[in-house]
Amino acid sequence: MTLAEENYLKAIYHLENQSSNEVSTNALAEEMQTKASSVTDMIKKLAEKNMVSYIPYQGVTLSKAGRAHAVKVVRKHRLWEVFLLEKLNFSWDEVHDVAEQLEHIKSEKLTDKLDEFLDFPKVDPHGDPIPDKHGNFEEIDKTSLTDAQEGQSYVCIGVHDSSSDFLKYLDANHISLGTTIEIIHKEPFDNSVKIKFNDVELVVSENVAKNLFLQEA
Amino acid sequence: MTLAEENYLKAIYHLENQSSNEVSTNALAEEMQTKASSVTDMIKKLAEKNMVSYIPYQGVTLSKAGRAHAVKVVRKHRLWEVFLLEKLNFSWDEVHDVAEQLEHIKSEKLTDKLDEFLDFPKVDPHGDPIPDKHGNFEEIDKTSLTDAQEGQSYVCIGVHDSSSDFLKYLDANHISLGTTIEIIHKEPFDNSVKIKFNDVELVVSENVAKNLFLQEA
DNA sequence: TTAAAAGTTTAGACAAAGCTAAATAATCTT
DNA sequence: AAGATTATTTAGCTTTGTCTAAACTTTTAA
Repeated sequence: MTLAEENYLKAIYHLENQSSNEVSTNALAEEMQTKASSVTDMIKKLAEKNMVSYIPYQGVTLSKAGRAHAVKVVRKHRLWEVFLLEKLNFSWDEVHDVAEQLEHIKSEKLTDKLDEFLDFPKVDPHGDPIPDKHGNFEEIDKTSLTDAQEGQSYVCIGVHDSSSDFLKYLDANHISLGTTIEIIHKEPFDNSVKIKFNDVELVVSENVAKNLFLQEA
Repeated sequence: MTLAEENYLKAIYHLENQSSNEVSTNALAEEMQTKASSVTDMIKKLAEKNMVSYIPYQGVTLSKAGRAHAVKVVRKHRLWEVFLLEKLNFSWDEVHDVAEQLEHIKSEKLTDKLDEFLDFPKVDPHGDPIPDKHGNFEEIDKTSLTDAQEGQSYVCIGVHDSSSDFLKYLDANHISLGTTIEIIHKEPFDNSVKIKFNDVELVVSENVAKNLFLQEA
């Protein structure tokens, strides 16, 4: 698997998890920041290698082998994120880009030793689960802040958008994973939400609310 | 700098350090395990980018910028080797191949944080010096075992050949960096050397002797 | 000091991964 | 159910890094 192939597998994997349908050429092109024609070419190559099954005009789905490979890349990505944050003191908005490079290092021994060195972490700095050596992981039960109930308390357990901008926004407002928040008011007009944590009240936009994952406290 | 370009710079750097002349196309091809014609093509590209100076038929030398870049790659390689050995418990014959991949990760922050995490090591697991953030390092004063004097004692401080086979040979014979050895006898017939360390005597071939670096004890 | 050998470069191809423009299929609209 | 729109694929080209075979320099040695 080349670097480009691995990135496609990862992108297909992410899109499959988001909508459970076949992944369309255009959706993949959007995700990969490339052109639909390039996607078609690559999909054909991946189909040749039995990493995806592909019917022209009908989209693409990962094969067993393709999904297994994608999960390995995801495992590496998330382990490196933990390493960067916990051992090298990167901030959580900085880890993603470097992990994008490190996830392609080929050495099963390295991955497993790193896992051990980090004490077998279960989630990465954005709250996403880390597959174990065999590709198994627990899907985390999460509610978006938009779906939270007024009056109820929750713990922040993850983010949907792990862009640097969003994470910096959370940092600036002192929200991190583990923070307990209470839903004070949901404003129907603009879907903003007033929350309270550490005795401070804060109104967050719908956009922020959509991207923050919670678990009932 | 692409991955291939970086590997060429590194190879030129190593060859320059070995013989101080211009690096010939064939020598580079040998080092890179490729064909002379491929080397010519790449050299031209590196010359375009002012990373090397190149006169056809006369070989190639690194420019300031080229050398600086090569040193950065070497720094990363050696830091990762220390990480793999000290933090992840790789053995010294396993670190090289993985470091070959890790040395191309682009993030100055990562490199410098890693350096700090490892407590600014001065040498890698094979005794080679690690350049600091600014590219500076001390050349280590080393004698090959072939040049050692009978009756004299030395400390092992490095290896020339860091192939897995050679390092496994040393491991099997309990020779590691820091081991103090005494030269018992140099055999002129085949240039083998009888050494003694930890109260054990051992005869090593010329090939081994050439690849073991010492410092007077 | 010239011919052979050795070393190097050029010319022309190829595979990977991308692009644009054109063609084709699927879907939506009325 | 046909035309329009949207989605997808194909065709042909580009760049990077490699290769083989042929041509050309440089060195060596008679």
